[in-house]
Parts: sequence; C-alpha cells; structure tokens
Amino acid sequence: MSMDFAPPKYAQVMKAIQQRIEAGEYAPGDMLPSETQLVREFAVGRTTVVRALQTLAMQGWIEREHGRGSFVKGRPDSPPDRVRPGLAVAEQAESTESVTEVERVAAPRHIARLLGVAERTPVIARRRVAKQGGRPSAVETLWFPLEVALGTDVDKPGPLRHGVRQHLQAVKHLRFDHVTERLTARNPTKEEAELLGSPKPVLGVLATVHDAAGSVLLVMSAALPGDLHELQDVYQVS
Amino acid sequence: MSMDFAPPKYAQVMKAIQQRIEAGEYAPGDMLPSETQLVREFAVGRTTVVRALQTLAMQGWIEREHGRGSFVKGRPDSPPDRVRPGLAVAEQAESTESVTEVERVAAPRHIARLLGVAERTPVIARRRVAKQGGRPSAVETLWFPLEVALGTDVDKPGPLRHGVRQHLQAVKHLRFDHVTERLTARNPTKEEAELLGSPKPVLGVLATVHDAAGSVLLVMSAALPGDLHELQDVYQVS
DNA sequence: CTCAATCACTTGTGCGGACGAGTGGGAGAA
DNA sequence: TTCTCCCACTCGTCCGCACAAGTGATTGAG
Repeated sequence: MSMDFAPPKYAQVMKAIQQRIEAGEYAPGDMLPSETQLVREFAVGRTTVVRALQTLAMQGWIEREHGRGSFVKGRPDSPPDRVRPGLAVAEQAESTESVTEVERVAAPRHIARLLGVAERTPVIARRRVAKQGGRPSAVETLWFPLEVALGTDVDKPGPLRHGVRQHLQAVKHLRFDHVTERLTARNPTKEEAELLGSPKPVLGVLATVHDAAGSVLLVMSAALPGDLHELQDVYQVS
Repeated sequence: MSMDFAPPKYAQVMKAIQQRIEAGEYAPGDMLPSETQLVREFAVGRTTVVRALQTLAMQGWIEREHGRGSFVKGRPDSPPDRVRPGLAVAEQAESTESVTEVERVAAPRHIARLLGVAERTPVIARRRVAKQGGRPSAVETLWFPLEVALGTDVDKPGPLRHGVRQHLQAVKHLRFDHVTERLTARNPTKEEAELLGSPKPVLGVLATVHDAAGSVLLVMSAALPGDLHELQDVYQVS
C-alpha cells in the first residue's frame, strides 16, 4: 500500500492560483475571485481559502485590499541560487567506495580551533573521496566532536545513505542552522594529491556547521581540484 | 474620542514572543511553550496562537516540528554579508600606481563569449595590480565593450578616483544591476606570476556585470593569490 | 440635483471543535 | 534485561460560524 499523501488543501488552492497567474489566466492587476467564490469552486472552507490567499500575499504573488478584493501582482522574484559547497558535502549521500577512512584522532590545531575544543582533543575524522566518472574529484574530511558523534554512525566506516545532515537529525535531532565557509586556493597536500591523482592547485574549503544555539556540530575541510570545480554565484547589486 | 485601535491579537502574541526571544528569555534552541499553554497564557483561541506561530516560523524566528514542539531560532537575520570580489573590484578607487596598462585589444575567446561579442572584436582592457603593504596582492583586468567605454575615462590610463562603478554611472548613467561570478583555483599565468612575484596557486575570479536589461557592461578577471586571500561566507541552512 | 443612508459585497479577525499524524516515554510482556 | 505496545502530548489541517470593518453602488429624502 504505497498511498501517496495528498498535499494539504490550502496548498492545492495556492498551487492552482499560482498556475493560473503563470498561465496568464489571471493577469497582473486583475481581481481574483472572491473568497466566497473560491470556497465554492474548490469546495473547501473559507479558513482554507483565506490561508492560501494570505500565504500567497506574504510571498508576494497577490495583494489583498480590505473591502475590495485580492489582486494579482505576478510571480515574485526570488533571490538567485548560490553555490554552497560546505552544505552540499553534508547533504550528499555516501556510496560504498566513497568513505575511505574513519578514525578517532587528536584534533589538529586549526580544526580544534574551529570546533572550539582544546588542541589534541580526540575527535572523529571521516574522510571521503568523491568521484565523478570513476575519477576522484574531491577529497573531503568531516570532523566531529565526540559529543556529536556519540550514538550516531558517523564514527563507523559504513556509508551514510542519506547524508550526514539527515543522519544527525534523524538519530540525535541535531539540526543544522547556519554555515560559515572559508575558501582559498592552495596546492594540495601530498596526501590529497595522491588521492586525487594530480598535483594541480585546489580550492580549499573550510566550512563550520552550527546549530541554532551557535554550537559547532562539525567542521568540513575539502580540496576541490581547480580544473574540475568552478563555483558560480549570481547576486544583485544593491 | 481618539481611541487607538488595538492591534489584532495574533499580532500581540507574535510581538510578545519576539520580545522574549530578543530578551533572551527564550534562547535559541529552546522549546517554546506548547500551543495549548500559549492559549491559556494569552487567553485566546488556538487559531490565534497557531497563526502567530506559523507567521513567526515563516519569518524565521522559530521552527516548528510536528509532534515535538516549536523551537527558537533567534532574530531572523537579513542575508549575511557575503564576499563579492567581483563587485569589490568595480567599486574600488584606483590609485596612481595601480593602473599599469590600458589598451584596445582583440577580445580573447573566453572574454568575448562573456561580453557577448564576436571573438577578436576590439575591446578595452584595463589592467590593475592591487597592492597591500607595498607588495602586489592581486592582478585584475577589466574588459569593456567599446560602446560602454565610449565617452568615459575607462579607456584612459589615468586612475579613476571613485571607482569604475561610480564613474560609469556619473558620466553615462550606466547602472550595475547584478553580477555573475565564477570562481576556481588555478596556477597563475606567467604574466600574473611575474606581476605578483610568486608562482603560488591563485583564486581565479571571472565576474560579469550586467545592467537591469541583462546587457553586459563589463567583465572582470582577477588572480588572487591563495596565500593572501581567503573568501568568507556565512549562510543560513534552509 | 445633491447628499446621505442603506445594502450588498469584499476582506480581517476570532472562536471552538474536530480529527489526523508524529514523538517520546513509560508500562507491561517476553 | 530487552523489546513492544500504548498513551499522552505535540503540531497540522480543516470546518462552520460569527462579527467587524472597508468599499462602492443604489436608493430615497431633501
């Protein structure tokens, strides 16, 4: 029985209206059908219609005027997507060959500083080699404080099929809140060069993942060969 | 009788919760009182409390988890400052020594493609070497289509004291709208290495500056030595 | 004709109730 | 002891209803 869940009704109403706006059926400036009419058309309660309309208004699709009606504004423009290598790494599912090493090691100085622990404190280091078309395309190491790793599988060599973020949230309710990312160009370390099979310059990424309280959940360091990776970013000029 | 209207109850509830979050009474990560408790405390219906909480969640103050509770995230921050080397370069004032070369040259292929002109079309190349503490810290080249450069000083060797952006806006009313930026790690070209005085890997930045209509105003290419530059970025996890 | 009251329509806000589903802990069975 | 089931608690959604308040056209008194 793989019954797919129907989306909530207010979302269905929203979607229908959005589609009509995009299709031009409701043109900018037009008045939408009144709440009462929508109630009849979609056969739902007014609560539901109102919630759909108010959400659309908050998202900028429409404008509502007390006593007059709801009016189409058009598709709201959203901030363009950005490249976030730090998050992508934590999001990524792992495959069997990607995880090469998981150990408990003394934290190197720069990692310890980012994790907020004393130098040489034991931490979990989880190293992975990402591949594209059979060739290694990146070397990534995830560093976890012991408190974070405790009771999870991040300190076990098996691949995490749903990615680190999902895993931490599922088993320990740890939620990612924000990421601090530092990026530079450097030569790969000898070890990275071997794993990558190339001594060419790499993008060095150092990302710190925090929870809502600001505690550091993990640090990610990665080497992305410059000839394979290009980070793109589009932004508005204020 | 100038009775001020009381704000709606859901807004009062929102405001109260926001204030408690700002005051630290509800700290990030904390669980908020349950809907039922808030109903009792504020003496309103659940509809009202739910609306307040859902609005707060949409605005990023809190996070709601089905079956668990509502949790404080903190004051929603405006998008954090990002590093935008592309824009910084155009914004920067030039000093006497920084501009090394201004020529009219045939556009190299990759630049021509970004400018949207045919290969080998003549364009203006404006090269600069940025310095920090007397040492060269970056090599930047700005490429302008002739139509853009016409009537401006960007094709003249004198330094632009207020930066390229200001200059273009002042003399030709050209306004920057958005920037597309591509970033990678590479070895410096022979020329760049000489100017920088070092063969170490560099961050290669290629930025395209557009106006509101999408036309390309200029392309910027830069080499930022990895040992001198680190780009930092902080972002919220959705 | 002018103007004000009225009325039908719109959205804004609010309540109480209902049922569903996810979570987590504790009681009880194995 | 360990595991499973159950139950209390959470939020998610939806309904019907009610009344307030803004808007604009119609009506009717003057």
